[in-house]
Parts: sequence; structure tokens; C-alpha cells
Amino acid sequence: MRDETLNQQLLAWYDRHAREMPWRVPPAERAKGVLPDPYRVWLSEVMLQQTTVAAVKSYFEVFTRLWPTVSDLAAAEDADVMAAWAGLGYYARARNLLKCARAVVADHGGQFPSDPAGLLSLPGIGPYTCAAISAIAFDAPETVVDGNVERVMSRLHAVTEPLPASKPQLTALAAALTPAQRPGDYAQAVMDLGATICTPRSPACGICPWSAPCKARAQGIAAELPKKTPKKPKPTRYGTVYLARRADGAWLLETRPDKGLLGGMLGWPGSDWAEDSPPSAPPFPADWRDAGAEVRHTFTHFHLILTVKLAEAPMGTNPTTGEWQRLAPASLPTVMRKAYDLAASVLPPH
DNA sequence: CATTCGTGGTG
DNA sequence: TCACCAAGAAT
Repeated sequence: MRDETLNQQLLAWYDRHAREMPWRVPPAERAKGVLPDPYRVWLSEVMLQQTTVAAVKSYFEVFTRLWPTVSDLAAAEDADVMAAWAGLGYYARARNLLKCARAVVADHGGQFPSDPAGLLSLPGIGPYTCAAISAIAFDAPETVVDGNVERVMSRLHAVTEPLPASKPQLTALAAALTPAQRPGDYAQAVMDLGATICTPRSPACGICPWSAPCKARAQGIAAELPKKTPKKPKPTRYGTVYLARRADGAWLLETRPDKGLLGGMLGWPGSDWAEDSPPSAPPFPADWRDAGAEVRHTFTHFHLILTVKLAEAPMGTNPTTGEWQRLAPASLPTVMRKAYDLAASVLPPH
């Protein structure tokens, strides 16, 4: 079957089954020449990196309400943006989001560049996000290659070589299918197909618009693709956090360094996290007591078990690290919020 | 090319 | 319970 027939079949399917999203312009509107605001496309695409649509929606609403334009975002305080991102994960995205917004204002007059090279040079914009903005916001014939596209292409063409080694081949196959007309709709169509029909575990081949030409389906191996190289097992690390509440209700918090895990986010003072429970000293002398339970949390590449120590501090207490501040628990990354929830359930109400 | 970097849903 | 997975980028 010709590539032109394949992508037209997918576009016809998308015209009837496109998912509605807050950042998306539906195909009927795009047919009239309406394109989405590049700022909203960029913001949604960065949020969607390795993150589900369901998780992103509420964050997108908050961000666009607080910062309706890229200039608004560029002028925001770092701490406010990091707090708004809290809970979404991969916090380097939020740091790069601010860097990118400020670069767009400083170097591009507050308008996102429309050329791929210009987009690719911006912080936090890699090959996928560059192609997505180009195709969706500017209707340029760029090819998006995300996890959905890798899965769809590996099945359509029965590519059995495991990822990531097969990525160049899958990219070439995807590029060959990208149409000159409606590339933005097409990019979103492939991803919708992967998200709703050509799913990882049990693909709905019976209702797939590409069922007939799909080689993996013909061979009965669709659900087994794409093959992936096995992952390393996750070690378990241990650590201790110190949660102190002052008499006025303030908590002792520190802003973590920009580099590394949870970079730039609020956190509790404590030990490093290592496989052999590292020793640590509390941030001030007090009657530290155990919270009575541990916090368990799993990151991308290790499990964490945290010991939680609690203290109530009088006014005037001088810690060796961190600073006393009023706390909005929602501004904490999830692992830190788990420790807070435990403390709040143990300490007497303030 | 391999590693680092979060979180919540799911089977 | 737990590994897998989601619209990846930076190093």
C-alpha cells in the first residue's frame, strides 16, 4: 500500500476520533486555517514529556491561568514556577522551561522561532519537542518520534530489533509517512492512534485504521512489539529527613541545589540517600522523635526508604541549614509531601 | 551509547 | 506487590 494512502487513511480516522485537549485545535478548526498558540503548544509538549495526558491537564490549566503568555512566564519568580510544577516530576523540565521562556523574550522578541533549528537550540527542546512544535503550531512537515510513534512504526513494519538501537530505523519509517499536507494533524493522529488503539499491552487491532497493512498483526506479534533492551534492577537507598515545626507554624525547609535529583525544589533537611543508611545530624539540637513509620517512594532508578524525625521548635531556634517558612504542602515534590503528610498525622494540630 | 531524572496508573 | 509504562532531554 502506498504511503500516501496510509497517511490519508489515518487522517480520515483522526477527523472522526481526535481526542479533545485544552491545548489542541481540533481538525475541523485547523481545516479553516486556525493554528494553536505556539506558547501553549510548547508548554503542553514540555509537560507531556514522559508524562500522561491525565496528569498534565490540571497543571496546564494552572500555568496558562497564572502565566497566559511566554512573556508572563519569563517574568515569573523561579520559586513560583517550581512550586506550580511540584508533583509533576522531572523538575529539570521546569528549570529549562524558565530558561527557555526568558531566551524567547531576550533573543526572539517574545515570539517562538518558527524554524526547527531555532527551536532546537532552546533549553528543554529536543528532537521530539522541536518536531511537535514545528508540526502542530506551524504546520511544518516535521516528523514527531515519541514512544507512541516508535510503537506504531515497529508494529506497522514488524521491526523486531530492540529499542533504542532500532530508533534510527523507526525514525526513517515515520518520516517516510509524514504528509506534506496537514502535517500537524498527522503528528497528533499517530500519537492518538498509539494512545488509544495501538496501545502497549493489548492493541485494539480490530478497530485500527492501519489493521490491513500492519505486518506485526499479520504475524501475530503486535503485542510483543516494540522489543526493548532489558532494564537494570533498581537498588534501594536509605536516608533520614528532619521535619521541624516552629511555634508560629513555620516549617524548616531548604531549597535544593539546581543540579541533580529534585533540583531547585523545596525539601526537608536531612542525610544523603545511599544504599547503606548514611549517618546524619539534625539541623538543630532538640528532642527529635521518630514519626513511627517510614516513607517509601520509588524514583526512576532507585527505591527510597526514608526515616522521618520530628521536632517542635521554639521561636528563635537557629538551624544549621534551611530556613523557616510558611508551607503550602502542594508546593513540595511528592516524596517530600509524603513525609509532610506523615508528620501532619503525628504532630498535634497547630 | 548509557545514565540520570518523578510520578501515578495499570495489569 | 511490582515491573512496566507515559507526547524525552541533558549529559
